[in-house]
Amino acid sequence: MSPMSRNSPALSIKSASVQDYVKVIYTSTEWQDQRVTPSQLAARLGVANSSVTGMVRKLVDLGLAVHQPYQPVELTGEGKALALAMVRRHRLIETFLVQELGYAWDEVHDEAELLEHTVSDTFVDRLSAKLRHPTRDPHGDPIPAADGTVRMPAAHQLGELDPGHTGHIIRISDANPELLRFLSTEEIGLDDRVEVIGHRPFGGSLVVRIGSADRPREIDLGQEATAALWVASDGPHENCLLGS
Amino acid sequence: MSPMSRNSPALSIKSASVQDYVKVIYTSTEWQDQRVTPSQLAARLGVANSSVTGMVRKLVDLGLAVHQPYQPVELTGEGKALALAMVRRHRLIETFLVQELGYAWDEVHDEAELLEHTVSDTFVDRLSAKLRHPTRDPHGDPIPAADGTVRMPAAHQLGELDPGHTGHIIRISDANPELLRFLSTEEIGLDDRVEVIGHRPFGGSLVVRIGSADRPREIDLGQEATAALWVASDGPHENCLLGS
DNA sequence: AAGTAAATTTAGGCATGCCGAAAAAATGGA
DNA sequence: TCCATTTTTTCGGCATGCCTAAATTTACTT
Ligand SMILES: [Mn+2]
Ligand SMILES: [Mn+2]
Ligand SMILES: [Mn+2]
Ligand SMILES: [Mn+2]
Repeated sequence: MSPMSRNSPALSIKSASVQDYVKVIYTSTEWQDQRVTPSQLAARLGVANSSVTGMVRKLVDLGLAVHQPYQPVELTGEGKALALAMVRRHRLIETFLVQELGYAWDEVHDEAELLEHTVSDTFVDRLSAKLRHPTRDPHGDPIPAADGTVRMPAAHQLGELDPGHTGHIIRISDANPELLRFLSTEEIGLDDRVEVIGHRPFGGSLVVRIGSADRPREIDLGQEATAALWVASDGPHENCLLGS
Repeated sequence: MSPMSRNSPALSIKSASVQDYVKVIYTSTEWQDQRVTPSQLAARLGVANSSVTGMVRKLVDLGLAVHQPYQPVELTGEGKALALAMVRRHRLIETFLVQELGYAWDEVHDEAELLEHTVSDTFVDRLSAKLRHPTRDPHGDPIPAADGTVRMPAAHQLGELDPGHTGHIIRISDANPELLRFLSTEEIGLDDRVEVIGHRPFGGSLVVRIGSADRPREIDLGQEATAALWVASDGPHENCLLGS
């Protein structure tokens, strides 16, 4: 009912669709630096390829993305700033849902996916303060600060590690809620200690030892699980990427 | 991204616009039983009259409203149920913003106006529980229960009362944020005791005594203020309306 | 009863964002 | 190099919900 701008100029004009596209472009290259193609965008957004073509043109017109025909899509500085603002909203809301409203970690994504477009900058600021300015969400994804600063922990997918490797789970992809529920029932969670034991033969599942020293368990994990679990290695600290 | 129904059938299909129209039709007759006309709807929704014509046809097609050409609009049972669900959402969210995020009572309306369409039934349920199932919002408007039950307090506009009348302010219309800010600076709030002293001559402002016995103040209030303040009379309890 | 003003509806149009089908371009293997 | 497959784009169309301008109906005055 009120036509006034509830949000910063960078956010206020953009539609929810624009916000989602930009956010997905950003998150697609957050943990691995493969540029994202239109068909990947279409898959992640649940729209047809032709819809992506049209919206990418719009993003370019808005100065949020750069794109050459038949090439991957990239964000401009402005686009990245918008993406970071959206990611911040999404992850703060997920954190709120878990910490304040008792949601399970597999229930928060869909709710946040809608709320992120609706809350005001004021809401986000006050929510962040109430939650004591958390720096990662329930799945271990980093929450950008209000000024767009992000600290990306150095981490590798569990499936990429060699036998003998030890570390801690510092991120679990929230792309698949079913996987999150599976991990819950297996009592696998953020910050758990993990050691790679070895592979079952012929490309089979990965055997890992999980849990603290007093109650370690050996568990077989399939390809999808080991790709979703990101591990920070023990030992000397690797350097961290500081995003703008 | 998820196409599943996050909400009850009564809510899930309806667009945010449909939800707003139905809610405004309901709230227009909440404190006074004048049926609402299309032009009143247009004014409250901030759209053109012709837009109302089109949407009212849609509401009728959806079975949410009944309407004869050139007549006021009324809700069906189904429409009222949807309206009550939306009013519940709106007022629970307003209460949350004030109690949990430290919003002032003049800041909550616009935020709630958008969030009400975005939160899930689950969110509403858990929010209500966290807030200890409040029965009225920061402005004194009743919050319908999850089953659609509402308890409307018996009250009259302050401007309608005769000199000598005493009571308590049990509702302050949140239609005008500026008025809410004015009342804040005058330290007039919900549940304040009030006594009508008299009218200034020639249709002037109303003189009232406001506040607790230890610190009563006499204040002049204009027409707009006295129309926004709803007073429950002292003395024998009047009967309350129980809505479905 | 007629005329005027207000409210309401109709008609035509626009913006957004989606779709499927078809065309065009890129890719990779033989 | 050429062909087949995949990816991307183009094209036409649809649904929603809004607008303005014009026509219609109603309400009010005289
Ligand atoms: Mn989203
Ligand atoms: Mn997450
Ligand atoms: Mn609304
Ligand atoms: Mn209110």
